[in-house]
Amino acid sequence: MEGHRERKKVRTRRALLEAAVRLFSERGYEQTTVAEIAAAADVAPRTFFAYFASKEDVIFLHADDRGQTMLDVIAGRKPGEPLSALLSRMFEALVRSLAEDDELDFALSPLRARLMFAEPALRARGLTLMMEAQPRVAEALCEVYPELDPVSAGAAVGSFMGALAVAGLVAQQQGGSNEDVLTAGRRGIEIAVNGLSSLDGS
Amino acid sequence: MEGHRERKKVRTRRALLEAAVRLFSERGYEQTTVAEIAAAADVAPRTFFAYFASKEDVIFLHADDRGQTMLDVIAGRKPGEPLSALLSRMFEALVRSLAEDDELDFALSPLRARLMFAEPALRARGLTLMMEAQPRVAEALCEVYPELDPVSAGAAVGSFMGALAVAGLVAQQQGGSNEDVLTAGRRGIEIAVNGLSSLDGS
DNA sequence: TGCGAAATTGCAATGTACGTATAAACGCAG
DNA sequence: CTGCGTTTATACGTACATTGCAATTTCGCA
Repeated sequence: MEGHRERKKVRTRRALLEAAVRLFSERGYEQTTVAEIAAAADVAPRTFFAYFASKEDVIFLHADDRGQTMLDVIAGRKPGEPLSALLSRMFEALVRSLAEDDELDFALSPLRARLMFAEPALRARGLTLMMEAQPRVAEALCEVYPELDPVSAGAAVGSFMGALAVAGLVAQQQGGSNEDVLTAGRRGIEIAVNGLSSLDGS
Repeated sequence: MEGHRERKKVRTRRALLEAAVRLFSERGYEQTTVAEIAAAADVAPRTFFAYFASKEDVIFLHADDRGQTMLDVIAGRKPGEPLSALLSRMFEALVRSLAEDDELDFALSPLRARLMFAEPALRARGLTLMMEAQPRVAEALCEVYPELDPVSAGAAVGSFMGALAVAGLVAQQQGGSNEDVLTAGRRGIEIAVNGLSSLDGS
């Protein structure tokens, strides 16, 4: 990890990352071109693609990590731990991994999180990634809960993630802060765990 | 609605639609260019965008209808009908509306459905559209269930749709028939209604 | 210092999407 | 049936993301 070369690479990566998030926040995602990001980071436009596979990748670079976080929590099921408890633990682990996140970043994680919810193109990408991850998560669940059939596991994961996501989305669209979104996510999980019938006592 | 003009427009639209679905099926979505679709329909490339806002729109033209179906079911809440019952009714209405679908199309609905599942780009788009519709559905729920707060409504919709979608997706990925997918969807709803804690009794 | 590997860059090409202006087709009144 | 206004189709041009390829620069190290 030593060497001028490595340090320079890291610096360039950070410069691109910072420039991108700043520009996205200032003028919006669609209104920012890769050329502008490169210019702000003082590299050639072509170089951007040496660091990020696409414009979206600047934001979703760590998406895999969060999937891995979920798989890790599942693999670490405590003896006899019920499904609902495990999933709640999974949510907290996700929040924690989101809060840390930064390896290359610094104070721009909150900005990034806001962008993910606020920009339609990025939101779409995030939801898609989430969806694609769910069958894998369901499969992992099946392994630690042998009595669970695949379809039920999928339903459980989908119900959990869907409640979480849409509750958060609604909170965000109502102008809530990041904290509000988080609280909404917890509320969503609570409802998913207790079941929609728990809302019937209208 | 009479006139040479209108008929020609409809014919061109169908020609583009048919050409697009056929080419997508033959060579794949990404491997087909708008220029090729236009050529196959014997119009200028630019004309394609006079009929469809984007390449994806060829496939997702009726996406709005299904959202409307959901809103209609909600608006028609029977007196005192509990949330969980309404949502179950919504699912059946969705299945029905999916089976009908065609207005401008003809026998290409099955092809279109297959493409939506098979092509990653289109699958992503479909999931995204579903997600984007959910806040509106949640809002509609709030109107007929005044005691429901927006976040809880969002959680309910998300839990419902998520369970449905992922259960179906898992069934589909396991090579299930359309019938199997449908059954899985029903199972997903059941789990969402009863809550994830109902799976705890492992 | 100088060689080889790695990083950076420039250039061209492809493809989606959109704006604009021009030409063609149409419907209708006179 | 002829000319006019409207709608449609088309050609041309632009912006931008993305990729391949080749030239070039920079770096690490002998």
